[in-house]
Amino acid sequence: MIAKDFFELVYEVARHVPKGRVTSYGAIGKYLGSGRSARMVGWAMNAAGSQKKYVPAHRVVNRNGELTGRHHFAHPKLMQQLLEKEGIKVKKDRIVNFEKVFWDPGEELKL
DNA sequence: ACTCTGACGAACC
DNA sequence: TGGTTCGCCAGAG
Repeated sequence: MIAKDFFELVYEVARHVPKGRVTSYGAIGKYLGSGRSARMVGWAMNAAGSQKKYVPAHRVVNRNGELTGRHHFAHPKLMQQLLEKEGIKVKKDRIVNFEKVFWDPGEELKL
């Protein structure tokens, strides 16, 4: 994993989330080794738009599978639309079958 | 240099 | 059961 800043590290993980899958801020934070630094992950996502490369922030939700950060997208509905477009069903700002579409960075990237 | 604030999460009360 | 507090730590004012 090549990363200079904590933010890049977060973006890197976010980009590795497979299509049709999602992960949580906490999972990423844990993967990064901080464990409880989920807030930093969310904070990093806030700056995701400033990145050169596109960051699928819509694939990152909180541990309840709720689209808490949708308000930070260009349009609040965008996040849900992108997820549904990938085959993820969203109901009331929450991901359906969250446990099944959940993607743990530690499992795929082999911590 | 200090304080406040988070797209979170878990512990507490 | 649900609201509040604390921990995490970096960025902005």
